[in-house]
Amino acid sequence: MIATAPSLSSQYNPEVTEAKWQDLWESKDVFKADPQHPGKPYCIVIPPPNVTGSLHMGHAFEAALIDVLIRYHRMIGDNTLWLPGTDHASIAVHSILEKQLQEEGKTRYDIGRDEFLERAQRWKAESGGRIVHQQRRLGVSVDWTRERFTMDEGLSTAVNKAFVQMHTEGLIYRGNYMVNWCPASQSAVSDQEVENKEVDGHLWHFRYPLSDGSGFVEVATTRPETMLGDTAVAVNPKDERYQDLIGKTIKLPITEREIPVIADELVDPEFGTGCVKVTPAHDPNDFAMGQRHDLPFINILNKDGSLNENGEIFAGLDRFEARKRVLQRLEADGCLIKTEAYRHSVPYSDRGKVPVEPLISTQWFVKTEPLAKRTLAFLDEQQSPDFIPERWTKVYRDWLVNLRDWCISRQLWWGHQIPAWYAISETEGEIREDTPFVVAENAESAHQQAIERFGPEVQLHQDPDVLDTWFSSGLWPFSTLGWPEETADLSTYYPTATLVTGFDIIFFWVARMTLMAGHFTGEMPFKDVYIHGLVRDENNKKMSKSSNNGIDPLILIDKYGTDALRYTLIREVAGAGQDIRLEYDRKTDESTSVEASRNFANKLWNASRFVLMNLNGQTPAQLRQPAIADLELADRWILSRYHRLVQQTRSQIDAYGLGEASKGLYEFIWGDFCDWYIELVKPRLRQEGTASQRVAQQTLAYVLEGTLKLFHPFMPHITEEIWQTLTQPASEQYLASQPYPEAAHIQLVTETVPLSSPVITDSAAANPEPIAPAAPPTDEVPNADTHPESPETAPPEPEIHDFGWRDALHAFGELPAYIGRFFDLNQTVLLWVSVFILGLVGLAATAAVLSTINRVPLLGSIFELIGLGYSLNFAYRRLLWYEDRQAWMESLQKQTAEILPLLSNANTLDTTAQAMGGDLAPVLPIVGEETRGAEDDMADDLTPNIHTPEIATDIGTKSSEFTAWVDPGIEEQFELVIETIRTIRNLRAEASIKPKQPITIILQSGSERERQILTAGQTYLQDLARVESLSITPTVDGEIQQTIIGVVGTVQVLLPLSGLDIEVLKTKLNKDLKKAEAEIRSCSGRLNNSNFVNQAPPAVVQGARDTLAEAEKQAEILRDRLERL
RNA sequence: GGGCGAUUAGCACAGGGGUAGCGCGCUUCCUUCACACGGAAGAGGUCACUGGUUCAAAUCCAGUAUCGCCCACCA
Repeated sequence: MIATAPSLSSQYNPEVTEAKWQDLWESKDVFKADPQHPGKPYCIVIPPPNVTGSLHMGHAFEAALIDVLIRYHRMIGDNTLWLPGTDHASIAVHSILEKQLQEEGKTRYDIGRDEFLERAQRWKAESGGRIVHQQRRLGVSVDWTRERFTMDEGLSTAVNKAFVQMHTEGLIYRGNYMVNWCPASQSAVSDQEVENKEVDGHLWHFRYPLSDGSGFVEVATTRPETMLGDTAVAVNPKDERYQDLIGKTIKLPITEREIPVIADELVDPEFGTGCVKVTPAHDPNDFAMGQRHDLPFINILNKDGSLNENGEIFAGLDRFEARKRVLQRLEADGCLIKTEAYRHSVPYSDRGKVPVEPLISTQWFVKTEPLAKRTLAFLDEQQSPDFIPERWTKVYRDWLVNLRDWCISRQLWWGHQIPAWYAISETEGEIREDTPFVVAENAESAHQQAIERFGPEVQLHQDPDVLDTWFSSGLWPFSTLGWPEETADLSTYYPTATLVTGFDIIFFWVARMTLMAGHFTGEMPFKDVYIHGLVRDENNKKMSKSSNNGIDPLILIDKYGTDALRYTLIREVAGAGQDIRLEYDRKTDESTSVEASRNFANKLWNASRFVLMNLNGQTPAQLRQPAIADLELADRWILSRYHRLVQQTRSQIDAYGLGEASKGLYEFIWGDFCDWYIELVKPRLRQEGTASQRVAQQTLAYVLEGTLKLFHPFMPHITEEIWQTLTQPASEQYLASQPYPEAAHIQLVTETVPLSSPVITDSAAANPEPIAPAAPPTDEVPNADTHPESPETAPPEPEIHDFGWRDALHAFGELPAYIGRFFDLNQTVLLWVSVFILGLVGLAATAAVLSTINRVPLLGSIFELIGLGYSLNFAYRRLLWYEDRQAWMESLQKQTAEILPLLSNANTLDTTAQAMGGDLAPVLPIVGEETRGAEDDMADDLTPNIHTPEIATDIGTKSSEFTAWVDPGIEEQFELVIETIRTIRNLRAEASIKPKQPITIILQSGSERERQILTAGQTYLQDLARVESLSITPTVDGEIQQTIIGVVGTVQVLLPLSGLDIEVLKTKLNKDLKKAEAEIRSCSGRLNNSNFVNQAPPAVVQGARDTLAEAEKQAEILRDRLERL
């Protein structure tokens, strides 16, 4: 029954562990989606990486973010799919291949289209393989069986289908317009592929002579070579200076061509001379003017950027060489007036890295306006998609509003060849602008159409150009799920849940998808768009291929492990999607921040090792959950912290606060669990066979298992490894598919309560007065292991307990303590009971009054009216609206929370100690089944109702169930214990007492409550601060000369010592005093301000009063001590 | 030209009305039976600046400065 003692090695080895689970998860289809799977569909399609080489840190970052979301949603029971894949990246891969060819001294035309595409396929296979390998090493929980590539058969079908449909609908057209021409790749590129760069250039001023010889006009330009294509000079029609020029002609230098002076609004009279040269074929503005004024369009450029025959004597020269020569010539001709230094922006091709040329050519375009209109309607009317952070909505919207038609044809070979076939037999065997064409989903269908239109002899030639990569990417969210077929995947997982991507491709990709999806599927392709920042390098530069500062994630994975790298990236992304910086030493390939995460992983590993070593080989299921009644103060504290963490983690992930969630887990695991709870239970774990040991084991196991689940999405491999070892699942089970801890399920089972399960520790037993000695250990171990089923799925029935006379006596003796604990634990219930009882009393009294009143004529009716009015008003103000109800309940709960712990504490420790003759253990037993036998009618009525859903419903929110376990009172009490331990340790350090040396401590507090808390936590103080002799006392009698003191709350911590240096003591006291006095100044300053007292919320004012009182008390203690020295 | 973000400890960053935090680094102590990839105790900040709102501002508002990023057809 008890599993063999599992063990873990003393240092976590990520390499072996990660590979093991990656293989198992995949081979066991843990991440394989099934449309039939129950649960809400939750699908993320991967932003497909380009097959341009390998993944960089930005991809790792994005993958980590998505994987957290996906794993979380899988664990909360959603029907989850993460669909992987890659993008063919038409122009990027094309450029790479051309570069390779260039190195071989060839061009693509030398090898031909087929061989070029073969090379491309080889490249894709290689790069795609590398990427998939990297993704596997990252441990992404994708469904590999659904992997897609933008050029695979299904997606190509989708592309053709989309193209044909849009063409039929008039949303795709072919035409001769000005496009951005990239001379490097010799292709058109879209507006998005153009990057404007500020460059230091020149502004050259020329004079153009008027044809009639009556003078000159002065024009200025940054691109003199374009003057060869000038077909007009323009002025503003309202410009007084040039009215007489309009309509005249000019003799263009060099070409001697006669061109008109035209008037156009576009000209800014303020800029330069107010005269502009117009080159309609090489400037977007001039193009517009050319159309308006019906000017000739003279193209002076070849596709490679050299000048064509229209460049006259400069024909054949490169555009930049031509610029120099034109300038020389103009200067020689006396036309150059001046040269100014001028900073201006020049459009560069994103891929080609050379200035683009505005050029007129025949291309395919998507008419964006109707698409954008529809998409905008989704945004404005349905707030869809929902951007996180919200500020990106505006960026996205503005772009949609100012959208221009999208040029989708590229003069490249790698990509989806445009499904248009030209009837070249109609135009002498060549493709011309006027060649008729058919658009079809495949060659066969094209041929049929063509025969119908042009007869059986028609000769067809498919458009050699390919489509913009983003055309196919725009279909990605639905084409990958099977569109245009109506597949089960499509109907289940579409629209997808969340798109996770960087802000840099909102225009490129996000908007294209919403445009396409709106049109083809009638809905937005994702509900949320989670925009993350970019990964920057150690010099705060964006990591990119071109800057050559990318870091291969595998280097850091090899060094620190995937979990560490992922965790580093995630925890950096707190808040609103800022860029993240990754510390990295390029010389040593080390990263201090990833190292910190590695250390954290190791910490979790070792904490788990510790827990495993102390469970006597039992699994959490075998141990079962601890019974409430058996919990000690530390157990209740960690359980409260844990349940708080559950709630917090879930709500943070739900709100995309992944960084916050990861930090919260870090603090809990390292701080609460390792630094405190484990240290606190160590002594108990050594008490073989005791109830206290068992409860510690149960709590450790319960909290560790829950924490592993909570943490799994962030560090999947290490948590899976530990979880498997911890739970020893018999059948094939994976943490990756376990249910995520839930606030609603976190009730502990109320079971039989053995009436005494006190703890004894060596130090406690050895304690001198005035500490109450611990009771002898119980001879009974509770919760015998009789329920093998998982407590989470099947809460065990309460055990039948043999209720003997000894128990009865004992129970009677402890009754006051039980009542106290009862109050403490059942605040909510109690509150309602109180309200109810008060209500009854009130009713009875009211009834009496009313019956009296009713005897007086009329008075009864008036009071009835008043009462009705007040009730209605109350109901309206407090109960009608959810928010109000919530607020009212919260305030009630808060007040109760403030009052009840005080009540309960007054009833627990000291009182009980008196009642029992000082025989009190630091255990906090609470009411259980047996209490009924102890003549407690109230408990009889109420115990079965503890934390039942009815009560939760009454309160109106699930969290009431949850708040029953998250116990602010316990946490606050424990805080005092922790602070006292810190203070004692601090005193040790101040006095240079060796850590091993036991000491005597006197804790003095005038507050009974503080003394109670400290008494309850006395063993903790002794264990964790190495206190051999501890006294807790209301007053310090007599004079203790040689004492070093500290203050926490209003507790005076005294450490008697001999041979102390008075000066050292004084320094310390003065330091503490200064702090206290500063606090006093701050608080009293505020409290003396009547505005503060009157206007600040009562809680804040009270807080200030409390702080002031505490600080004054501290100062008093400190001054007193100083005086005595 | 328009817009967005940032400015907090030596470094890198959280926090967003109630008097400031994590990590790395630093100082001192500790190899105690989970972990030295560790433990304990510390030091260190006029929250860029100037005004305003408020009982109260690192936090909200306005402006300034510096840095960064988008968008835009001014030759």
